[in-house]
Amino acid sequence: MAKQVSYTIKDVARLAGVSQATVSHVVNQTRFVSEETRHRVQAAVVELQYQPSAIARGLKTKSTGTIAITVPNITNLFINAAVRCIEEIANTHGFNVIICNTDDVLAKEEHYLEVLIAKRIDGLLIAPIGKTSPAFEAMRAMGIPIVFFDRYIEGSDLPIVEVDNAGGVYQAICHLIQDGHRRIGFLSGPLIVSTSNQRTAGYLRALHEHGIPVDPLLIKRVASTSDAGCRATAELLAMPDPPTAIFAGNNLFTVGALLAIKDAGLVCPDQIGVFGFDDHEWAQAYVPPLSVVRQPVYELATAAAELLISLIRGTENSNVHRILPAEVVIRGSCAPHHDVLPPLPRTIGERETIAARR
Amino acid sequence: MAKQVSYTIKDVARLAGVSQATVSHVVNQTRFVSEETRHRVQAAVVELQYQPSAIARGLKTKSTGTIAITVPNITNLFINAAVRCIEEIANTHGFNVIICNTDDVLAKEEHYLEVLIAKRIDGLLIAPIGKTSPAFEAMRAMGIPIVFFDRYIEGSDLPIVEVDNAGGVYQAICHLIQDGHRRIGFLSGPLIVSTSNQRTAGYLRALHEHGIPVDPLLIKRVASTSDAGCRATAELLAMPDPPTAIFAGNNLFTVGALLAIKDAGLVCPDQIGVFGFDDHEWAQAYVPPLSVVRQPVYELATAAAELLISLIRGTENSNVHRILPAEVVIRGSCAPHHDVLPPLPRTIGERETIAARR
DNA sequence: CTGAAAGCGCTTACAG
DNA sequence: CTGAAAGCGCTTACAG
Repeated sequence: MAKQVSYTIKDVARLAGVSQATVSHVVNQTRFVSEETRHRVQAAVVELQYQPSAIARGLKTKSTGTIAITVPNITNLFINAAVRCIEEIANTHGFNVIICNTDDVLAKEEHYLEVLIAKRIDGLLIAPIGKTSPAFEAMRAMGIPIVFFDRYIEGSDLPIVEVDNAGGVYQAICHLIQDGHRRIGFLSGPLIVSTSNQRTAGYLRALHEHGIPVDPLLIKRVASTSDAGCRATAELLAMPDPPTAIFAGNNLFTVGALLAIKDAGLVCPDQIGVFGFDDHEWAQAYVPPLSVVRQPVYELATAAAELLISLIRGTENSNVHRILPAEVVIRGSCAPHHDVLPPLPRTIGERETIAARR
Repeated sequence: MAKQVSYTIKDVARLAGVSQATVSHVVNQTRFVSEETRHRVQAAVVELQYQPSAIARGLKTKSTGTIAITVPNITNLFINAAVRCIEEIANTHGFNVIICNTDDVLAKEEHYLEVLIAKRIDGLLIAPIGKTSPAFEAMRAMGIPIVFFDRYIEGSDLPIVEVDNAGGVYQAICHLIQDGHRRIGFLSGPLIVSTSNQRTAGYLRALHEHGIPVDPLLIKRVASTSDAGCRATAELLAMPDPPTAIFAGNNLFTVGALLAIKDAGLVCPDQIGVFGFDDHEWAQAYVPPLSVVRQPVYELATAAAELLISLIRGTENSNVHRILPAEVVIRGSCAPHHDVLPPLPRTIGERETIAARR
């Protein structure tokens, strides 16, 4: 099967007996063409099954109609919901999206960035690992619009659309503390990732405000995969003085934790509380239904995609830093701990803080 | 911030005092260049931060280094696991992947195909809805390599990599029947989709072979979303003579069914059995762990991606039709029905059939 | 109302 | 060992 190329604008022009310019203009509806010649051109187009080349067009116009998004892993439920939404928005604005899974490894991220530069994408949505790189700086220098999605690189002066991670986790941990938990395991991703950093900060702040000493052994800092979350949870459960509840820093950790708990023969919430990060249908359908801090995925994705597109269109300037609120959803997976301590009376400072976040 | 273009090969050539051809050859390592001029060129490249344009290159070489995959919805756990795998393989072979969510609507699929033709992708992986279209035929006519992934279009003579859907469902339904279930609800996607068709066939065959009359009211044919699966399950549960078990035809239906069961205040498996399609960690972590027919996602994705790439490279011919086996995984969500009928003795015909599938 | 022609940024025979 | 030049398939001032 020989690679059968399609006809070009020149072929259409010849068949219709007009110039290439005229063909271009009828195809793109970019200047008036008399009805008669227009019809001739259209006939030639269908006869030859003319398929205009976006790549030739792109070389001339310097735009490719494609954007890219780099994400840690499309298998993450939060990420794929977001990508789904971004793809839809991009599509309605005439953009395709190239998807790049970095697995949170810097070399992969940089390699993708190089390729994307060569491909001359119109814009980039990036959930970065957290460090800049020559390719990243090159992209900036070329003036390709970039927006940080969900995560950001410290010190890069670029638009950001993110979530109040610290606030969300803070509220969740406060809830667990109110329920009598004192030893709370915390599953976190690498600190180089801004979200992991922020979530950890929320955890620490809640503990400090309640005067609960932090036990470093309760904080597991591992790669953001369910396997790692499972192993880390197993280690927590095997401690001589194990936690009575576990906060899982993302949905991958949450399944991992649940798996480890099942392996250990424990039942949630009677023997161990679980609080997840990220809401989704499996969390709701779980038995018991999972308490969770919910990110506004669609708002986040929509805001980021629309911002990028308006940047590409030159419609908006780039001094945007949006922080969307996270919401705590209390369900059945984190009932009060058995040997329940008397609930701490809320301090005045804490009450104010919580009120301020609403 | 003015759109600051990058330098071109011409600039580099001038700075290095050589021809464009030489620059091209050192950048691409495509012919010998003396050490001295090579160094001069390399110095010019870094000084100007030269970023070769893949789109100009593509215009000349007629290849873009990008493939596309159209899928119903990247939010589906089976799909995103597959896409993840495909993206990884494509990447190691130097291809980027454009992702297209069709939502199983023909107009979206066709629109994407048109755009992808214009973009001159090097190849297409398609999980088609099930009908051909002018754009699809145009793509074929242009000789762009296409492979059907997971689903196919009836009558299109193109390579296919799919799963033995009918066989998998058949085994699952047989298992439920052995466990005493006689009224088995079946959640299916639209019949235009080849996999829905095959899975329904497996269900029907199992019933027929056991002499169980099929009640059409037990078969729900709805869009492949968790919402639709939830509603359909609610309807099944509200029947005067409701099913004692439900087979969910994909992972979206499975969560949907679980949600409806929870809404109805029923507990699985004591009051209703659930058998899912697609295996994943949430199915394993669920309480009870879900019985499921497992698709070999990675094998499927790998086979499809590698086939497409070898087609692009002209390495392989296109008469491939691979059918990978599906596997039944029995866990806790489909215990024997309460008012248990005596297990049917297996018929000889059935024994043979099952043996033949191994 | 339409056309001739330059040019986008590369690659690649062809030539020496 | 390297260069001059054509050409990939479009768009778009410029001109009439």
